[in-house]
Amino acid sequence: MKTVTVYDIAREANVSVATVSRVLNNTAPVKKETRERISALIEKYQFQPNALARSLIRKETGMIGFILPDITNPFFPEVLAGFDREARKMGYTYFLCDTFSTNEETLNQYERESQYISLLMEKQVDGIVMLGGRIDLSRPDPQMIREVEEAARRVPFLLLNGSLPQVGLNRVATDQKLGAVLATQHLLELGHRDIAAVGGYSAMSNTQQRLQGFRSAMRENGLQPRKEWMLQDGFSVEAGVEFTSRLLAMNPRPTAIFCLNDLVAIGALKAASRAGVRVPEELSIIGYDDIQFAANSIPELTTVSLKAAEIGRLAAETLHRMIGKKKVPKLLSVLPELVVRQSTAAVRKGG
Amino acid sequence: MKTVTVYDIAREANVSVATVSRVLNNTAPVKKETRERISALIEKYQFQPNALARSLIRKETGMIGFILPDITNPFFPEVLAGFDREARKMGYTYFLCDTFSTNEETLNQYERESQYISLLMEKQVDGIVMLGGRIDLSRPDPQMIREVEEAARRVPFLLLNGSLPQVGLNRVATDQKLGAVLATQHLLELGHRDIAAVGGYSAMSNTQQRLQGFRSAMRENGLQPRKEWMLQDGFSVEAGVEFTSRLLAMNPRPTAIFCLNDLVAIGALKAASRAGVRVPEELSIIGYDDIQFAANSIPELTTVSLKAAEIGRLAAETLHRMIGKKKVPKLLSVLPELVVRQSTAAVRKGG
DNA sequence: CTGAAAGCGCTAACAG
DNA sequence: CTGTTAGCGCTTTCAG
Repeated sequence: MKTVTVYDIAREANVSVATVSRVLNNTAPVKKETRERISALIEKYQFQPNALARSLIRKETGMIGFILPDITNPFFPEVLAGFDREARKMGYTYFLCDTFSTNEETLNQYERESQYISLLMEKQVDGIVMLGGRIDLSRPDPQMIREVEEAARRVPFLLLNGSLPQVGLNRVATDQKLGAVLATQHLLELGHRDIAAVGGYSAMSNTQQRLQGFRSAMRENGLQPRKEWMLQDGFSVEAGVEFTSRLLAMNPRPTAIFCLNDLVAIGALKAASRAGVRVPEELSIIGYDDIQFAANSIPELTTVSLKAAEIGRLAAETLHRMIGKKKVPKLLSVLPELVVRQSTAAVRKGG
Repeated sequence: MKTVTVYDIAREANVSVATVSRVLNNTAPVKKETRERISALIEKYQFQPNALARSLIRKETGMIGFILPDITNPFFPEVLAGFDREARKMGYTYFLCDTFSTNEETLNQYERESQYISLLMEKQVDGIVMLGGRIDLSRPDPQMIREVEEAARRVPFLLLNGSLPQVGLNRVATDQKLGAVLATQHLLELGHRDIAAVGGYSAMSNTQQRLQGFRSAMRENGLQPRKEWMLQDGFSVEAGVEFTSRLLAMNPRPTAIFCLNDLVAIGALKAASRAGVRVPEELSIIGYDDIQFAANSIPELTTVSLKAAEIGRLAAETLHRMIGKKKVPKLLSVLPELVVRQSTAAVRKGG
């Protein structure tokens, strides 16, 4: 199956390749008759111009790299979808680069990020957006920073919900601290005083920011968070189960739990159910992220929406502007939003 | 920022571009000293060969197109992850092509599929894997079939959990009918006789196959499915809520519900909870797919695993073989598996 | 309105 | 072990 090229079309149409190129790209006027002859041949052979050759000369590929930590974590498909809907409108196609790493693999997550950044540049993507991994670390390795800096010098590079210290990279992000304040205030308004905060990783900046928000909201209400109710280092359902089980075994125990993400909150729901503790009657649980499933648990999860889809959409829009060398703000901030559902309720008197 | 090329390296190293290419690709022996000189320059300039140029001549890009219907549907990230882990091992990068379409968009899902297929071929992908959309239709438009046939003639093309009538395309798929048989038998073994089957779309072949499995398992036990308990045309949580609410209002009502996917089952759980019907004591619910969340609902969902990740993994493996022009079976069949958790129980006597 | 010709950046014979 | 030389398939001046 010989692949047909502009030359084949040109020859059969008795024109030069330049003319074929012109009708292909509508880049210069072509006599109607000639144009139709060429179009007919294109149709006849189902001719599709080779995008590689085209990109090689045009120096733009219409391809973007999207780096994220784990597509099976329900938060990420949501931002990806937001990004997708917007990016495709503008004619971009994107490489999905999942940096998830199992223990059996030779490369860890950060090494894979490095690998992908480099790979994407070789593929000549028009831009890169990155999410998670090293940009969530509060103190990433200098080498990790340098790599991204380097890359950003060569190609538009956008960080989503994360940042790299000391580096003025473009980013779009939700205000993580504010989200935590919202969650905590909600609990406070329901009369809770004994509030635990579980989940997250102490080495991650998102966790630190959320915890900051929690503490500051507590303090503003004259409350001092209890150390033994602050259980960190886990973002999974299993971790949520574990943290909550521990909490429920304590004396005194909290009347409300602020979970640093929805997965942990789902684990909390599970642990409460196992322990025979009713939610929200005996225990209020609030999550963070507002993943799709938060609306489907029983009871439905009260949570803070990080506006995942909006972050994604903005990312596509912003990256597009960067690619077009238009001016964009260094930081585009998105406001989180409290979503009240069923897992929180007023504290019981004399509980 | 002038981009550095093999020529720049060659000039500064006092060698020809061919030699640079040789050390780049390790494609022929190069004197140690020369090699080191070149490597040093590559390092110095952070030189990265342009993959477009390379692919243009090599006629292979290491790029794959992955077409799926909706990344926010939790089933798909799971097959994608399986695919991802395997594909990256083999050095592939892939374009994610989500064909989800809102009503506001000009193109519908099938048109978007067409667009992507064409786009991917222009980008010169080494292969395409497709999931959902037209290949799930029991009677797709002839034009839709022809397009895929055409594409498959030009590039390795693999269908996942679906097929196109009258066309011998390569596929890897789970046995959908068997999965339904497994689910139904499980319910039957628990003593259920009054079983409803809800969810799915009657125009989709996966639905037809699942329903076939259900009916055949029922009939083998001398049972006749009740028409009024077969509620179709919906694969969402909301649909599950709706179907189940209707079922619970009937008299007589079923003692068990076979949900054609987990999302519908989650809706069923919700509807039961709202109606004050306890699961599994008063009502058994079984799902289908085994998405991640099935293990996290309360009660945890009994379901049939479609082996999503395994499908994805096999897809990568198979497509790779096809790209390498190795022999592959037309159909690679994966066996579904019953996953018993908490949402099913023996039928109550005299219920 | 159209053609000739010069590349884009790289690889791959083919010589040496 | 290394250099020369054609291209890969397309776009884009520059003439006409």
